[in-house]
Amino acid sequence: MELKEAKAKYIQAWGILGSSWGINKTMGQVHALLMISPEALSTEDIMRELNISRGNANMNIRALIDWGLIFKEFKSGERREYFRSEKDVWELARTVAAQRKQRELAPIIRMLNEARNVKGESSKELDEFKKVTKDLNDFAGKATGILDRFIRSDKNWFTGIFMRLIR
Amino acid sequence: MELKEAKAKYIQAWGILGSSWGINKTMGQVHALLMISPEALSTEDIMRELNISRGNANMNIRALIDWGLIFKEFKSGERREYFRSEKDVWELARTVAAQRKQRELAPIIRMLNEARNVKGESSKELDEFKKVTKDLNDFAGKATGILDRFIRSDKNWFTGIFMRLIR
DNA sequence: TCATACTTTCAATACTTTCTGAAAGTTATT
DNA sequence: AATAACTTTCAGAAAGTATTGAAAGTATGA
Repeated sequence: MELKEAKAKYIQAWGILGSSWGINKTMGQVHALLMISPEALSTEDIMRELNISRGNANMNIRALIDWGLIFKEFKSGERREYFRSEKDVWELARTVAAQRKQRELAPIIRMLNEARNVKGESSKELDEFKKVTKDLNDFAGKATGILDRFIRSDKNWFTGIFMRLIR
Repeated sequence: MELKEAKAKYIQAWGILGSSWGINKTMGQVHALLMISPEALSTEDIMRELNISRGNANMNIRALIDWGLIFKEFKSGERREYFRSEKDVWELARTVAAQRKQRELAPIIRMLNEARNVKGESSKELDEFKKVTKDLNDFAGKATGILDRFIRSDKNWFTGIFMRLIR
């Protein structure tokens, strides 16, 4: 396979992966493009490579910066802005986990917790509700605990403890 | 809070959570409804409780069965089909993990692996590409390893090893 | 201050997904 | 075989999301 072909494949795959996980296709593609590029790229470069409009490119670049996945870079003597991505996959995973936790998981878990605060005399329905929601909360508590630890951790924790897990 | 209100809140939260993770809102809501119901429910029941059309109810019930998250149940003397959900959160998480791995992760990882099979003489671009895709694959390998272990595991593994992780 | 080189915004449009309701299909019962 | 009780399908409506391209905005420097 040629580099050009391989790149295209990689960018496409990243786009699909993104769209099935709530990040949109273009955003995934822009990110992939920057991941595999040794140089920082400008908006123009991105537009050209991915065949997308200026508005679209701009929007998704902003969003990626917002997520903390890519960074602006200035080249001296140049007016144009360039963008570069974080290349450490470990760092990337931590950033995404932290963001999603903040944006999506936390508010929902709060909501589920509130729902548990239900009053009334015991009945089959109430008991079932309490049981299910309690289980769910315990689980969510454990899961977010792991997630937190993951977010705060360093590379070593992963390769250390997790490697033991998968052996 | 009253049970009715708490239920509504719970169902809504599950719907939102679903829609931000690639499962649609109604599907999440149907699932939530069945989770907290002590009795199996019929299509009619679900339509009424969630205010959705017959077609929509049917579609999402099928999809949930397909995912292995809910089951048909027959009541003797009744013609109508009833549905019940898996209530063990642990089991639920494992089922979802297994499904998503099969449906989404596996094909993409295959695709990314293929992209790594690139030929050509060494250049800055090629080197960068190889480096990034290698890192990514290592990471994906570890992650799917953990996922596999999780899918195959029993409750004990989680409460045992994972509890140690979060302490 | 003006021209230039860019970046950002936004209304219109295209595209995708979800939902509805009616019609068609299926199975059990008389 | 006819009816009744239910389930499934499907075409079109509605809702939601992404994309474009042009216009507006901003900074640079002659």
